[in-house]
Amino acid sequence: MAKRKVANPLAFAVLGSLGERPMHPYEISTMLKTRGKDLSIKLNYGSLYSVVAALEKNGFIEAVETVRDGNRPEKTVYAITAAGRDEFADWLAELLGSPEREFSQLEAGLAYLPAFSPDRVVELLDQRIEALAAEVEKLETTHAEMASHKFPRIFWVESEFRLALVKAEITYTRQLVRAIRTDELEGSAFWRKGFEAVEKYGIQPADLFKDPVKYFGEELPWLQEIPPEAK
Amino acid sequence: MAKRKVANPLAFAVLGSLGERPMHPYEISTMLKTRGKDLSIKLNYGSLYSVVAALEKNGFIEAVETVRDGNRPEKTVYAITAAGRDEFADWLAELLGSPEREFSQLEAGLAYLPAFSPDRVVELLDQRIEALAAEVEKLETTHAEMASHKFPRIFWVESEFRLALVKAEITYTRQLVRAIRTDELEGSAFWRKGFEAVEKYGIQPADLFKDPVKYFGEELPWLQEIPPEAK
DNA sequence: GAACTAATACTCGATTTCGAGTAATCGAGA
DNA sequence: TCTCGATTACTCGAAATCGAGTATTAGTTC
Repeated sequence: MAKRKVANPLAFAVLGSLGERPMHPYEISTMLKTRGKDLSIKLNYGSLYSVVAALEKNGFIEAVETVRDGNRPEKTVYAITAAGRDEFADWLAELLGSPEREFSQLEAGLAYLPAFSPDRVVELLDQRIEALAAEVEKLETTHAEMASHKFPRIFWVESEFRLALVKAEITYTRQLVRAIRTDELEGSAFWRKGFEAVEKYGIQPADLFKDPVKYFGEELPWLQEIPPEAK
Repeated sequence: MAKRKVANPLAFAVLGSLGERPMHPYEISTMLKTRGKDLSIKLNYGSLYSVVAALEKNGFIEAVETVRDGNRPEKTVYAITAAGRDEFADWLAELLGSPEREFSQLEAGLAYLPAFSPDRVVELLDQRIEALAAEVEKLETTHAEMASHKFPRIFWVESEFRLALVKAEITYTRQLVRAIRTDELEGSAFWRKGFEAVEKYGIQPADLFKDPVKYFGEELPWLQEIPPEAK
């Protein structure tokens, strides 16, 4: 899968929109908003115009007319080309068929959990759960509304998917909080002790492992087993 | 939450790494790799060096020495500053406590489902499910391995979380495929008809709604109810 | 009809991001 | 001891990203 010439997902939305009819960039942006697509695809004006320029440069779209309305800036209306339709189809197939590794911010945070005390982590994760729950509620309200208007699900599957992901995040986070609270998370006893040593007695994190028994006691046998830079 | 002066998650990892001990950039990169943090935080050499420079410019880290090994390029060793520790703590709190809206590529794809035929979509989603299942298996193997080495969960929660997300994606996608296959997804009958009209008879998508009864028949009452640019 | 607010329609350039490329050295095998 | 691939350690510039700012007009309210 050679790298896409214009890779911003907004470009994909532009191609999708122009697939319906020719439009000028700002019109595309309002259309995406009225259809709520801006909730699934990040819309930014700066990107919109540069992406349109890049699409034109690569022959995926072409200017079909420029209209001027009084003293307003002149609007360039673009249409999709045959190459553009191919690119869109290829792109959509890739988006649907080939998952691409994406990094969520929470993963980055979880990777550094031991930098905070277990109690602080629990506090923060609880806060996150609350915020996520609020989002779930908002999504569910919207969905109920659309369903009651008989607006077909096919037009909002992306929002359903989003809801599924947020719910999964809540479920995982709840479970993690519980595991930390009850100390059933393997390593959390160690975590508490190590954190205290660093925080209260000013030991450098890197020195903790030089004399594990001193800082952690002997109840943590795996500490002696694992190599310092274990997988 | 004012915008972060250096926003790349890699910068967060750099601060986290230098929190343990002073290092030079390449050393940070290998450490992230041996610990598997590069699986949760995107590591790219170009970004690494520019991010280190930006962190230094903003006083979050400082060069403590430069060593030269024979004819090799000279290595600059950096240490975290007090301001850097604050920034790291603040950042971690934000990552854990305040979910930020992230856009997954699949959402973009789902937003344009009707551009393909239902059959093609099912085919592609099945392909995606297979790829995701392979990832689940890999993750579970790794987890079993780490568990058998008694490597504490606290050091790989981020991978657990990743696994939870992938599983949720599979579950949702499976359900969606089923709904499309059985035509129980509201709108999918409409979808089939609209797609045929566009594909087989060359009607412009934008014209479909001008005479809905003609293209869709009368069994789809909601088509007459909803405004053309419905929410 | 004056004064605002909202909507329209972009522009700009400073920063970020990226990944391919480079160049030296190390180590293992033939 | 020679070779060759892996590892170390970065550099560079093209391209993308962003969001605040600008200028005009339409609509609304008093």
